[in-house]
Amino acid sequence: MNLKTLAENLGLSQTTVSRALNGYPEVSEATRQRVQDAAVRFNYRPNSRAKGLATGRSMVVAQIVPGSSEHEMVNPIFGDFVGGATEALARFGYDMMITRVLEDDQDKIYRELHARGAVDGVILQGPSVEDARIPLLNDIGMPYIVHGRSTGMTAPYSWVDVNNRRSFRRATQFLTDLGHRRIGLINGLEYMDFAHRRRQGYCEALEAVGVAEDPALLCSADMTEGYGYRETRRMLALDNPPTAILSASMLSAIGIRRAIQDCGLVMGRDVSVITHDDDLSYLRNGEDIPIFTATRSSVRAAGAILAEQLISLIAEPDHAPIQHMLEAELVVGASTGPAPRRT
Amino acid sequence: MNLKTLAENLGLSQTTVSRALNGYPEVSEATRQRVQDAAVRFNYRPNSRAKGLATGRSMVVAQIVPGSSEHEMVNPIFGDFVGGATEALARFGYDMMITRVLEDDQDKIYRELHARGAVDGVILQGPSVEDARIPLLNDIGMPYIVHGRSTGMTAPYSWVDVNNRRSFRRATQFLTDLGHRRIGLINGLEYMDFAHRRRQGYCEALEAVGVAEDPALLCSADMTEGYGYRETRRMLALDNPPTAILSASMLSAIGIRRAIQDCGLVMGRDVSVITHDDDLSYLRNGEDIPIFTATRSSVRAAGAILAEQLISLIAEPDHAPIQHMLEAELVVGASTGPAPRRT
DNA sequence: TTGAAAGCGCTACCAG
DNA sequence: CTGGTAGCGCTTTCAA
Repeated sequence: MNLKTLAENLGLSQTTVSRALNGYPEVSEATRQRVQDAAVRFNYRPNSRAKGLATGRSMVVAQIVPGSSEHEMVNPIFGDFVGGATEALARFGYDMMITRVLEDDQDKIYRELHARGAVDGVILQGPSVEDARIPLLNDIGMPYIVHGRSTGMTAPYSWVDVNNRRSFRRATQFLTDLGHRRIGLINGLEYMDFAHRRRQGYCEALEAVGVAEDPALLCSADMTEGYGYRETRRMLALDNPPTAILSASMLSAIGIRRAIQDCGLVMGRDVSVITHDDDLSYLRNGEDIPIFTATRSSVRAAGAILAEQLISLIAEPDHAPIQHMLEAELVVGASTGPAPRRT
Repeated sequence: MNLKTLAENLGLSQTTVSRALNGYPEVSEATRQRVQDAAVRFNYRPNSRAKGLATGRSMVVAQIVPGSSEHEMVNPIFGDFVGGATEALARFGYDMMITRVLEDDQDKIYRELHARGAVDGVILQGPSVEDARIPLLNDIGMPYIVHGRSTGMTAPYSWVDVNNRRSFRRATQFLTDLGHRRIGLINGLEYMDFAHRRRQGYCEALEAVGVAEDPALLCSADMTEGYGYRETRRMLALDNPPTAILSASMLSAIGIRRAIQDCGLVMGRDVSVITHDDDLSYLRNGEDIPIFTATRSSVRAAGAILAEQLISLIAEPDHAPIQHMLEAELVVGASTGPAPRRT
């Protein structure tokens, strides 16, 4: 069923039917009612492509996920983010498209996406420090919003980010307040902006108590379970091992927990661990480990916020750049946490 | 830059330019070369919507993710699956769209997706036992492929699935061979087909050694970390606790590990655990816990397989239903595993 | 308040 | 081998 046959069935012109369906005011209420009823009855849906061709808009937003041959990893919270964004977009009539772009042909793909008119705007994931995609998108002139920021970027750009630096400063400070001085940081890849900022926050907090950073307590890589495991074992085998560990992800935290256990130590007694975590409910009672809440629901919410901001950028082409900071929650268990066992 | 202006620039008709670009044989090589060069020079890309309108195909495949208000969870491997599918689709010129559909308005959304002509086919995620979406899609007549199967479905349908029943039968048998008789199953929601099949496999293996299933050792829910934790603690507090636990997910496995630790027990000595897991590299040496490999790379591969199968269904409308079974690997650590401590 | 008609950018049929 | 032209299904002037 298309507009034409619907109009014929109603004995009206395509114009009138189109207007009635799209809420134009110059249609009589009686006609509109009649048209809407018929549309429902015939299960009519306007063809997206035809509509897009006529209006010049695709009503599609792409989510661009960087990928390289070395770092195939997809963040496990990706699904939650997409879920939140998809729902928000759907409320405004937008569809969501996923594009995975390999590092080498970024330029090509972005320009193509725009030239093809396939999307009205994009969400940029996983920005690196001085991310080249930002000036590229500015150049192309396609609406976009960055999930995260890009240190060193001079050009203005729109972003929504979690305050990673502050989060890690607070988490580290939480540990130094308890007396910890040997604190390990199992960080993500530090060319990624979020990891870069986390490290900054960590270093600031150490500096505040006059502790110099120790390279042996720092590491940076793809945040896998095995990575968390290996680095934790390595650190715990040091002559002067850490009394606390800061983990950058849920996944590496699994490895950290196993490593601690395999060393015959008890987490929360021998080694404090602060990590991003999800389901807090079972940790609230008598648990002495503070956790960052990068919960599924907060990630979903972030997805929705980005989607909404992007839509406003699409609607108003010369909207001022959006800068939206989200604060992560630091949840601390009931007990105060352990004193460091070794100093 | 559109076809018209490109053609004008070349002093050719749109027809010829279109043919040259789309590889039609009736164009002279010289012309084709000239056209292709110009296309590159002007950075010309055909408009997706116009092309779609003209050809009647959208070159878009949707991935439909079920969601309900109760079960907001998105599987953490979702991102990997999407990554694999997206790349495979891109090789064939398809884009990937994500649609999250809430339970109540499934019918509406699927019909709309089809009527709008927004997509050429869909990938169905998370089928339940007797999933109503399958007959619906058959009825609508849209090409689709199910990731998983649907027990009780009489109508023929295309699917790609992991052999969950066999995997869990083998895993359980692995434990019974070691002498375990009290084996807990921390399962996903059993209206989901994969969880249903896993339970079947588990029960079959128990039956083979004459053990009746004990409701106290079975549970079924959304596979969160907290769920794994709570159920493990509950089971370990039984008068006759399990000596081994089978976990259905990476996430719940985290909770299981913590619970075992919190009970003052050692995993792999006091309690054996078999779980789906990701990064095996650090578990291979001296590890006494067998694991299923639902690795990131195998999930990516599955995504690619589904995408390719769907494309062949789209290309050949009356292709026979596809039935493609994937076997999960069972990796066993170097040591043979513990004997049960309590029987 | 309604309708006719001209596109949107492309493909594909039919002539030449 | 090349070109004219009629759509694909919709929106959007411009007239009535």
